[in-house]
Amino acid sequence: MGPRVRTKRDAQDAGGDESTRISEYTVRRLSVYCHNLEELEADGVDMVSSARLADLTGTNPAQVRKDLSYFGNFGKRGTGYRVTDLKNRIRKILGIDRRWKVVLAGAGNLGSALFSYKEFEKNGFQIVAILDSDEKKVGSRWDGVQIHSMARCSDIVRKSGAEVAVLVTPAAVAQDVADQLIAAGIRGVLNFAPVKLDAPDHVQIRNVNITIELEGLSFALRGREPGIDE
Amino acid sequence: MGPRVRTKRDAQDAGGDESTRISEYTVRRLSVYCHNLEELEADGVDMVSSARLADLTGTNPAQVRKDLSYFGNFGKRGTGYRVTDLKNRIRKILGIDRRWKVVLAGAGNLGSALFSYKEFEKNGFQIVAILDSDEKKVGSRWDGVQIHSMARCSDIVRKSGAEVAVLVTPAAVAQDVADQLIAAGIRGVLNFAPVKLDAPDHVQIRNVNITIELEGLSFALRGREPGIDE
DNA sequence: CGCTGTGAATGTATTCACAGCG
DNA sequence: CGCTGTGAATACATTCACAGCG
Repeated sequence: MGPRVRTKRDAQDAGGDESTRISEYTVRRLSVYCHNLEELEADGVDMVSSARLADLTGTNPAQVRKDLSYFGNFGKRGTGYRVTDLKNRIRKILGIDRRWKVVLAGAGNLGSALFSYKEFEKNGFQIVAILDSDEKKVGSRWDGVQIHSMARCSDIVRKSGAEVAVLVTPAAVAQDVADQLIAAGIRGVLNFAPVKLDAPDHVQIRNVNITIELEGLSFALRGREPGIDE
Repeated sequence: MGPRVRTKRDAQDAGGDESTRISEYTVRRLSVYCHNLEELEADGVDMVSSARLADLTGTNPAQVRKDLSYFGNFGKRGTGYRVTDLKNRIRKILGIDRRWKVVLAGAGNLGSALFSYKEFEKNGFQIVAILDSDEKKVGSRWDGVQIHSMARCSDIVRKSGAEVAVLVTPAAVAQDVADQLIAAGIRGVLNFAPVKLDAPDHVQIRNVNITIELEGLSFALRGREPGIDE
């Protein structure tokens, strides 16, 4: 029903099924607009122009207007956008006007940190189950949420009703775990393991690769001398 | 000396100073090629074609060749690329043929998880100091690395020789901490706080925003019904 | 031959610039 | 007037297609 994300893969797809395809860049920016609108709302601001929003989010006014125009005419000419209204509309567009149940696959350091990361809960992503293949961890609870054996993956995913997984296993087992999650009905995976996951078309994969980001910094910095202000 | 990353901001810059500008997309892919070359090397493979590398990394052969061609002619026609040689050249291009010293700003859950994240060390990014403004944490050590007061930021950064910071503070203080790090001479920041950081042009900022990634999944999934295989 | 390296062609994202409404 | 919404123009990234070397 809603528009689909356009990915590289879509270009090769045979059947176009949805109306307008929305680029991943637009979707990312919508998240950013939304976050800033929440801040404006908290500050009691009730109207905002594309210029102001662009300024806050680090883009330009035409970009803001174009991004929004894919989904409807939300603004008033001469005045701008109503903050609360726009925020709510974007939340609906992004599908975050409801709660998402999330299963955390991997109860290591990073898993633990993400479990207690407040932003998840705050944005409606609720971790309802934890999986780990280390039997020594199985049975303990984090803040009331039990750690289950990876062997029970299918069971746990179905019973919990989770549709999204956060994958924080070692790289070596990431594909295997992803396969199990997908077989259990998971439709979206946020992957922190530094490997490319293969998945069927109906499953969405997002990667967060910290090493790649650091190497990007390294590239940008390399060859430049450290500051001369010493 | 090395090529620079092209960013949106560069488009507005007055002075073009470097030869060819390399897109951020290319740099990201170089990281991925490099990682896969390391695996091929470990498997004892010594030649690889652009087609094979494309297949492994999820891109296409022309893209691989074009990415590499920005930096020189590394391949042999009719044969492909020598794995070890290409890996070393990419490492040099990315500036990861040496160690980078990193300061970790923020000793909370996420900071702790990143501190013990093996991939950092494995890729030559060494955390040499930890900063936190919570005086209760100051003085303790993680695996031999001491946690210092944020108040001593400038001192610690200079003495440690770190050029890169990983910022994992609460959003509310992120800009303030970034300003201090930059004033202390940090030239690259990997920012995990969900705020847009303002920084001078000579400082590189990379953002990792977990919420944005989850919202991207939400958007892609929203409106589709859960699998009909129940 | 087989594969690289690369201009030219295509596809996509961003920005411009202005008509049109409140 | 001021600002939105948007077609047209531009900038950029990817892919094609082939000349040319080992």
